Amino acid sequence: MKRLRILIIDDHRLVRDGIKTMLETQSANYDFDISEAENGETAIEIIKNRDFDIILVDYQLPKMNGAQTVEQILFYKPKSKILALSNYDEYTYITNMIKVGVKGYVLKNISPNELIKAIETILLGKKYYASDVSGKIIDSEEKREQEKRNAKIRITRRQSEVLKLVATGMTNDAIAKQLSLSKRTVDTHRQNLLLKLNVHNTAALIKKATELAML
Amino acid sequence: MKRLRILIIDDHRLVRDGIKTMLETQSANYDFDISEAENGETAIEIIKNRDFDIILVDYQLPKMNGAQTVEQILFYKPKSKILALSNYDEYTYITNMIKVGVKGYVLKNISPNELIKAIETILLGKKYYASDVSGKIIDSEEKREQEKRNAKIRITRRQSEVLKLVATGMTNDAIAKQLSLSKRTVDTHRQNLLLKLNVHNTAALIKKATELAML
DNA sequence: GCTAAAATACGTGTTTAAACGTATTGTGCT
DNA sequence: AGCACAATACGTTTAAACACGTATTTTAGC
Repeated sequence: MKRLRILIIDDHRLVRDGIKTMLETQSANYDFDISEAENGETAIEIIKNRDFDIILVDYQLPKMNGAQTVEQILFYKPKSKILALSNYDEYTYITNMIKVGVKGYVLKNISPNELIKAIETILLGKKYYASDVSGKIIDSEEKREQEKRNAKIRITRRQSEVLKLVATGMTNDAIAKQLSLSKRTVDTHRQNLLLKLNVHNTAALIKKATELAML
Repeated sequence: MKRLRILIIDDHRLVRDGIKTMLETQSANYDFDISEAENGETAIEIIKNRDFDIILVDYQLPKMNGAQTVEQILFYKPKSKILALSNYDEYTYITNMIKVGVKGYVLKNISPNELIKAIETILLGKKYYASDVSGKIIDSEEKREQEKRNAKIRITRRQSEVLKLVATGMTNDAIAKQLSLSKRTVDTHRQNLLLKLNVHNTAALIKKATELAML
C-alpha cells in the first residue's frame, strides 16, 4: 500500500477535517500521512523541515494568500507538487495560482473519487483542472478583451486614427500627410494620447494601447 | 426517459460503432436516437434536414476536417451543441475546434460514464474539456511564447533587458542608470534592436516585440 | 587552442522626431 | 448663451535616430 505524505493548507478546521474524511474514504489504496497548516506561514515552516508528496492549498488564506504561499513553498522546495483546492472558480484566483506554479486546481465540492484522481494525475507529472475551472480559463480569453475594450479610458476617433498610424511606425510628419493635417495637429493628438493613457513616451504608449486592445 | 438525438461524425465505421456501444451502456437514463455521418459533407446534408440535441465530431475527416465541418454546421444551425471527439489532444486540433465553436473536447479513450457526463454538461449550456485537453490548452500559453521566442529573430540577453525597460517607458538615460551602463551603450543596444526587428522607431519596435512575445 | 564573428561597451557628432507646454477655433450638450 | 471637450495649431526643449568609429570580451566553429 502506497504511502502518501500530504499537507493540507486551509484556515478552516472543518474544511481540513472534511478533506481528511474524503481522503480516508479512499484509504483502500493508500496509506495517508496527513499534515495540516492553517496559514501560509505555518505551512512554510512545516515544508522547510519535511517533504510531502502533494500539497493541497486553498486560495483564501489569512495574510499570505494561496498564491503567495505557493510561491514561497516553491522557493524552498521547487519540486513540490501543489494542487489548489478552492471554493471559488474565480478567474483571478485560478490564473494567480497557475502563474505561481500549481499543478492543478479543483473546487472543494469535488467528489472523493475525483480528488484522488486529481492527486494521482499530478503525481504522474501531469496537470489536473476541474472541468469548470478549465472552461473558465479558456472562456475568459475572449471576455478579457471585451472588458478591456470597455475600460474607462476612451479615446476619440481622431486619436484612434493617429494611434494606429503611430503604431505602424509612421512619423508624425507622415501621419499628418496621410490625414491631411498639420504636423502640429498630429503632435498634439499624440500628446493627448500620452496624457490619457498616463504615459510619457511612445514605447509606453504602444504597450499600454496594446494591453487595452486599442490597436 | 429522455430522448437524445445524437449525430456522430467519424469516417471510421468501427469508431462510430464503438461510440454507439458506449452510449448504449448508458441507456438506462436515455432513449438515444443516433444518426451517423462518415464525412463533413454528409453531416451537413443531414443537419440541414434534422435537428440534433448534440453532435459528436472527429477532427480528422476526409476532405473537410472537423473544424471546417463545425463551421458549416454552425452556419446552418447556429445553436448546435457540438462535442469534439478525437484520438489526439494535439494543441492545433484543440484550438482549431474551440475557435470554431465546439462546446467541448474529449478523447476517444473516454469512459462511457464520462462521455455521458460531457454530453450532459454541454446540454446544460456549459463546456466540457477532458482534463488532458484543458491541461494542454493552459500549458501551451507558455509554450506559445517559447516558440515565438525561438522564432528567427533572436535578441541577446542584454538587448532583451534594454527592450523590456524601453517598453516600460524609461528613457535611454534612465535605462543606462538602471543597468549601470553609459547612455551611449544603451543607445547602441536600442539601435541594434531596431535593426534586428527591421523597424525604424520605438512605436514599431514595441509593437513588433509584443507580437513576437519578447516582452 | 586558435580564429573569426558577434556581443558588449563606449565615444563624437548631426539630424530628426517626440515631448512638453500653451493657444485658438469648432462642436455638442445643457 | 455658456461651458466642457475635441480638434487644430505653434514655440521650445528633450530624446531618439542615424552615422561612423574604437576597444575588449565572449562565443561559436574548426
